[in-house]
Amino acid sequence: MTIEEAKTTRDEQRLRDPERTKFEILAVATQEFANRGFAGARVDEIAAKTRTTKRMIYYYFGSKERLYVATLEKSYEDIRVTEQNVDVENLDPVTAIRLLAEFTFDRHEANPTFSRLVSHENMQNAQFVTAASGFPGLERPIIKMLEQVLEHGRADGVFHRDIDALDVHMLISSFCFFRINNRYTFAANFGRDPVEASRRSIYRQMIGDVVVEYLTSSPT
Amino acid sequence: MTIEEAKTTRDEQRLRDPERTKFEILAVATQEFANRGFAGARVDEIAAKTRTTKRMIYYYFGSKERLYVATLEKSYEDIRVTEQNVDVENLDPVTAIRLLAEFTFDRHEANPTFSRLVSHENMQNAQFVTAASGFPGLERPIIKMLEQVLEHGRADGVFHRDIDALDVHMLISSFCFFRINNRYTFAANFGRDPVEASRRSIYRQMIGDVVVEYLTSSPT
DNA sequence: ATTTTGTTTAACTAGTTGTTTAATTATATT
DNA sequence: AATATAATTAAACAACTAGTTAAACAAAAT
Repeated sequence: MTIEEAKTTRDEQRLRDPERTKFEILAVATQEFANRGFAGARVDEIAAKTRTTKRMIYYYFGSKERLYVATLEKSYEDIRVTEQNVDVENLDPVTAIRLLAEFTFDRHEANPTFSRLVSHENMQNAQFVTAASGFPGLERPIIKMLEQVLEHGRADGVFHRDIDALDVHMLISSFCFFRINNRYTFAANFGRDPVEASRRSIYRQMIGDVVVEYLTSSPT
Repeated sequence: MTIEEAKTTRDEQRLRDPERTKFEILAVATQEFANRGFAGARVDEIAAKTRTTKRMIYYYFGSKERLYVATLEKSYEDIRVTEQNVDVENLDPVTAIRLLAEFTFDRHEANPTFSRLVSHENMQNAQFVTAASGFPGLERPIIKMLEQVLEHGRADGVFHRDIDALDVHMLISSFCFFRINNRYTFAANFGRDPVEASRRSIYRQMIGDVVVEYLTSSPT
């Protein structure tokens, strides 16, 4: 169910639809929190952008803070599910690591909202991500897959760097994240929008090349 | 003059010191805007953390917005000045590019405040960086130096990638920026704080290796 | 028919917050 | 020393905010 579906299906069959109501609140809240942060978002504004009322937010989520945590948890869960659909089992390590880099690249481009939520969390020292549970971390499929590919590549003698999955993930994510999240200042400062469609394939290949060359080269 | 100096020198010699007052307001405002963003920062709070009063902010800066733009301009100017002290003129390209990567790495670690300001600007679509002038972009020394080193490296036949200074800068900055700015969620998610002192040299060398291996390798 | 669950309307209440008015005092100028 | 200018302080304003809840009502479920 998308937000649009949720909005249009209203009133056609059921006057009441708690699942739909909850879903729409969560979807709108995610956008608002991603754009303005926890403190900057307004419960009034979130309610106004749904087909329900402010009272419903409190009926289902209890408080602004609990709504915020719910959007974080939902967003993390969505990422986890997306990652679960990737399969690099039967690929050679070099092809596999490039595919994982490109997957992360695409994921960032397809879901800037998540990156914005994460960015806001960091601006407030990740106080809610740290406090609440329910965030997949080390259990994330991407980490597991990176671990397997790295092990495979080292066993095959094609990867020579002493680096683990978390640091490879940081290398890949940092590039993808920066391109999306810092596009505005980068464009303002340097006159080049890194998210411009015509440059997309350049950067997609670039992060793949960067990771492959780094892992396959030898430490001096 | 540091903030501490500005605070302690008060009242010892001069009861009035417009330069000191302006400086302290700007320094405190930079911290507040970096931590809370333009909308999140409070003029009251900024004033409370200085030795002056709220009225002085309006006396010298006119409005919250003009104060914010002043902090942005000052921060960008500080970066420019820092970059001016780097010299890679007489180094071979590989050594030079590694040194530039490490310089950027160190700069991010030494000045997290600037990265936070930039991050907040991006969360609001860089509306103030875009609107105001006075931000060095393409004129930044780091870009000029990268251009020279890349040209030199290609002339020498050691760099084989078709990539310009802006994209190399993005590759380097993204890693350094992410490590600092996303440390909180990264630590919360994966149990590893990338800014932990003991790992510093690993990452510092890593970004150098990444850039060198990428530039010196050949496109397939 | 009755209970439970979902929804709407509206109010509250305590506080916020950028900005300005006006008075005061230190320093510079003549 | 007298005057003018620049720096500083204290206090108020005024419109608005914003998360939360009370109370009543209506649709589904039992």
